Amino acid sequence: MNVIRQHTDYALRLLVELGLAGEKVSAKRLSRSAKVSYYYTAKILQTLRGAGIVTSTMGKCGGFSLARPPREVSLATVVGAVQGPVRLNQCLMPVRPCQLRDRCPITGAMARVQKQLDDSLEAVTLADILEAQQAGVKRKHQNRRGT
Amino acid sequence: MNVIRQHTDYALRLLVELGLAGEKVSAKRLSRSAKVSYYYTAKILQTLRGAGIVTSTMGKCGGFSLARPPREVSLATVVGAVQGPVRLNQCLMPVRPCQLRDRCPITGAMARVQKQLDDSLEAVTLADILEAQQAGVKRKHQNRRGT
DNA sequence: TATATATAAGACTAAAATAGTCATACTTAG
DNA sequence: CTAAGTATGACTATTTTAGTCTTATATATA
Repeated sequence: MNVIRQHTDYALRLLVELGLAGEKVSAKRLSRSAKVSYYYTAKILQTLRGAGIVTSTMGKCGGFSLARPPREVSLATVVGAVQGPVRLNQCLMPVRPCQLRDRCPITGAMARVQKQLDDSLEAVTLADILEAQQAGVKRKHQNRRGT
Repeated sequence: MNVIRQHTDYALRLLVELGLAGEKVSAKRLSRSAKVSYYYTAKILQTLRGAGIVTSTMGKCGGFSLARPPREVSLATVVGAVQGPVRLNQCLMPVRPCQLRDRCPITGAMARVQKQLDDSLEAVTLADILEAQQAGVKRKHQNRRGT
């Protein structure tokens, strides 16, 4: 089983493309460059807009762009927005916490792992991914020149 | 969505009960003390046995017990045995890794988070949970004496 | 040996989550 | 006014999850 769902993965791809473009891009163009179906792209972009991660302009020549600098968009933000917060187990869900929580010896250990996971997801930002992308492209070019 | 599924949570409860008992216990008794349906308990115990986490003896007076000391049973072990390894996203699945992996800028970040999650799950053992349980019981008794 | 009490193995079902499509309405540049 | 875009939500198929139940096998003991 995957912690990160398919559409969250798509969301990340779309955000990477948006970040690389650095300007307003239409859903259609995004769907092509990110290799995600147009309809699904449109849907995911709506979610991202609702979460304030991207902004949109309607009408002809409309499109989407990043609402904030890539450094301020963490993995935790995107995952939380698209598929909801990742909880280790039911007891740690904000709503309806386990009744036995106080007496349960497992909760403590879980909460610690949860904290570490949260921190890990918070630590990675879209900027990191974009930098990795650019480094990758650069390396590729160097390799080309090398051969 | 929860990373840890219901039956994995049950498995942990069952293992805690087994650890507390410190001796062979029947599935029926375990199902009662862990508050898990008998049938489901039996099924989960089979999985745990298959993974070598518990041992069983058949027939009348049969039952289950821990196959190893609690210190050697990590959260990662239990989770992996019951619900399969936790992967952050599809690309990181051992089988059928993403075709674009080499060129994908997201994979690197994911792999790092995955590593941290693995480490977190590996770090917690059944012994930790049992100790927490005993500490909890002790504190409760102290409170009782206090009042 | 008969029987009661266990585990072993897997078929089966219902409900929920996931992934994705599509139809329709609204907005705006030209 | 129309072409090119976003906005919204209904709808469906598939997969996963959770859980039950049936049947078979093993063994202690009366």
